[in-house]
Amino acid sequence: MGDNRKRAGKDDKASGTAGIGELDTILGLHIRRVHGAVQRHFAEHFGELGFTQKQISVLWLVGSNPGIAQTDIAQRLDMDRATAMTLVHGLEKRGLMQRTPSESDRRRIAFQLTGKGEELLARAKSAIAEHEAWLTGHYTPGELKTLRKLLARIYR
Amino acid sequence: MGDNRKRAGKDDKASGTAGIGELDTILGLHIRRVHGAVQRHFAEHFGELGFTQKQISVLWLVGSNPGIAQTDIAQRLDMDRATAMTLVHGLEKRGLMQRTPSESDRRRIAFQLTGKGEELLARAKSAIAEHEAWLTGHYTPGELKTLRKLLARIYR
DNA sequence: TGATTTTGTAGGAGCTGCTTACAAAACTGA
DNA sequence: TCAGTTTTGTAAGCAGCTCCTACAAAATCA
Repeated sequence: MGDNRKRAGKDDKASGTAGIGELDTILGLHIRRVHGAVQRHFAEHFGELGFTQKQISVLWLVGSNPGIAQTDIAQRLDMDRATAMTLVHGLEKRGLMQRTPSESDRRRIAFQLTGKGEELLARAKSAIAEHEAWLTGHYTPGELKTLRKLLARIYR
Repeated sequence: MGDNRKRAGKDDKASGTAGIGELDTILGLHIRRVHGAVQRHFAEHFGELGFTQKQISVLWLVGSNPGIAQTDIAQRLDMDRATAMTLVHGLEKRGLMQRTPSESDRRRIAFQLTGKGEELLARAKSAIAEHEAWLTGHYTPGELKTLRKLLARIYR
């Protein structure tokens, strides 16, 4: 016993237990698989940029909101403060973000993009646009609207 | 300059640039946020189990497919071989999975759950069921069907 | 039989995320 | 005004997930 099953070969991938069986009903798993697929697509196609989607999100957010503080970054991207710090520090080291202490509230530090940061953000935005085109290309405009609406319901 | 913006306070969180501005149109970001929210919910509510959703997925898959090999696990859960190995090793160390070499193909190793593994899987399944109830509770049956269909389109 | 493929192993690396503890500045209210 | 609370940034550490590379053993194919 222990081997009374078919050997898993090429044929098993498509037939066999038909993928993952009952696990396939789990919505949480679907979400994780989609997340993984999107992540992978970005890494494969735009990995040479040297930035992750998360890093670009931070860059983008700071670019759109100069003077923003770390706490806000964390909040708006649904991250822990400490996690946001890690991202920000990395971007600072690479010379893409600057900091100037806030005058009105000396506890806060206001972040802006550097020239280099702006430049990179422009390139990153076009990469994201391509990536988004691939992603949204799976859907009609109506489906896209529905999908956005349904997804947002989880975390809003 | 650098401080000609409103100080980010309580009021900024709801108003200001209305969250994340243009970034909000990015579907990829929605997916990441949903993924994060789901992850967080599971960790907060079922963290005491001591297992991640991913680990449970592996356990579940092996429980439903005794004799499965590492390569198949990786394929069916959309992971790298090395990643699957890490998970499997962890579960073996905890005494939840066993291995017996396959007789028909001596390269392969057939995995099964141990008694302890079966027991834990049962508990894990009920945790997943609760978690799923929370997740799917955001939707009507019709929406759920739509959502599953739309999500699957990305990775199938 | 010899070359190729599949499978499992092992080490290393990076990103993300969390917790905890700490220090400095600001805010609150008596 | 001043003591207590809150907010903000910092730092260190730990864990999980993911991927890459290189290697050895066994099976398969030609």
